[in-house]
Amino acid sequence: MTHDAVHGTGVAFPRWHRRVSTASGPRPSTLAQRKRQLVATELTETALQLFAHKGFEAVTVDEIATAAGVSKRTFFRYFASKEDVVVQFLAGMGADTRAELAARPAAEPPSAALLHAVSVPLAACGDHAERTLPVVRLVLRSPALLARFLEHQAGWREELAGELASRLGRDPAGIYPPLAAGMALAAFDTVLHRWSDGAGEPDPLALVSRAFALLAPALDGAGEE
Amino acid sequence: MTHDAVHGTGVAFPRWHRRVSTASGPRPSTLAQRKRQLVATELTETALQLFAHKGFEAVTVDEIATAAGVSKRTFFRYFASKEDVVVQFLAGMGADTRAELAARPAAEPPSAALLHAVSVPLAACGDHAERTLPVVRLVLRSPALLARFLEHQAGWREELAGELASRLGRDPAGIYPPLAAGMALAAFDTVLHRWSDGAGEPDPLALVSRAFALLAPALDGAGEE
DNA sequence: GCCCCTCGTGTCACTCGATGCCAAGCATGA
DNA sequence: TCATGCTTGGCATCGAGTGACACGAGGGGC
Repeated sequence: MTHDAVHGTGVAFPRWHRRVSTASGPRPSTLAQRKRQLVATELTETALQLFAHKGFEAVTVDEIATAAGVSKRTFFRYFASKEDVVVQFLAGMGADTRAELAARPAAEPPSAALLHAVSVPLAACGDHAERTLPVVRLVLRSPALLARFLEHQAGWREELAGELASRLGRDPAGIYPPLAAGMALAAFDTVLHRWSDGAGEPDPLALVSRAFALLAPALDGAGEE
Repeated sequence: MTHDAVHGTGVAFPRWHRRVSTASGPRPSTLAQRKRQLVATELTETALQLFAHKGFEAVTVDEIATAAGVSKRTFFRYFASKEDVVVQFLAGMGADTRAELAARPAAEPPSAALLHAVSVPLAACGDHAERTLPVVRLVLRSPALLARFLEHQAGWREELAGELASRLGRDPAGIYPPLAAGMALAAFDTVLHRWSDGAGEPDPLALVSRAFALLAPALDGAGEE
């Protein structure tokens, strides 16, 4: 090990990236780690600024690295790909959603639990709209970024499905868990789109609440399969 | 005027915007187009064979092109990217789904219409499992292919949402259309996963039917927003 | 104080996906 | 036969991503 790319350094956007702290324990915050974090945030800031200014495709990795004061090779020691600079920004949303779902009371019906779970990252978006909105717009518009983002989401769906299955004592290989997770993520996506496109609707929480009002009968109504 | 501009100039968008639907009989148009089709299928066959044998990442475009008897440059005249060789294989599914949705009787409730729409590509998968199953497995396992596939699906969702909106006379900017489309695609994805993973379940139609039984109350129950 | 070991970084070189440009081949139509 | 248009191949180039290696700084042990 001790190889490249353990891109675990939560790159500090909003606070929403909370380490679950189950396995790795407390963060020692070594000097080396702090330096690492510094470079990572510098790279991220620089990249986002350039992307916002020139578009994602038009910016080269060399450009980002040079502007941030490091070499291209070093860039790839922090991020697995050019897309990762942006997508890692949103990467915490999946973990947060799953953690929140795990934290919801077991008696809660799936629709309510999933609504609360999905609301966590959306609330963060709404609260830090100045910073998140440009990033979300960037991701949803650039094909390459969208592809990577959706790929991440596929992982979230599996995690949410597993969490749901264990929550409800259902067969993880059944249809309901991944389907319910997919519905929740569909709502998430829809809200994200409307929020990013929308000039009018400022509150993603209200949107997602309406979305789950539609989904609820399907999420809660299913007895067995 | 009326020189032989018969038809050839009409198309001419990106060259690779062409249906490769294997289901219906090959509709020959021009000799040139037929030759094109020949090269395209040759490239696709070769690529799929190599991918199945060595994995997607391990095969280079040069390899595919050489094995198919053309140059690398020509490969990119037929496919926009390496992923496209595989994804175009499945590209027709989105169009078929949307077409079927448009063809369903207007009086049909959304759940039934969407079920039938989504069943079209799934039935094709089930019928030609020998050919489609390896491709589907390849796509769902290779990260790069999955990302592209999901990107395509995002486009399908928009189309389905538009179709739904006009079907039901709803506001296309509302929440219901994209959400319903997302639910249908979630069912589609879930079924595709189960079908590709499954050693036991041979019938995707039965699976998707069960999935829509779960979704129906949400798809049909919503009165207004 | 010095040595050594580790780690992060920069440089170089390379693979591979993807694109632009230009010349050659081959068809069709006048 | 010549001109036109389309397809192709070869070449050059860019950019993403990776491996190998050497350099320098910091830390620990003597």
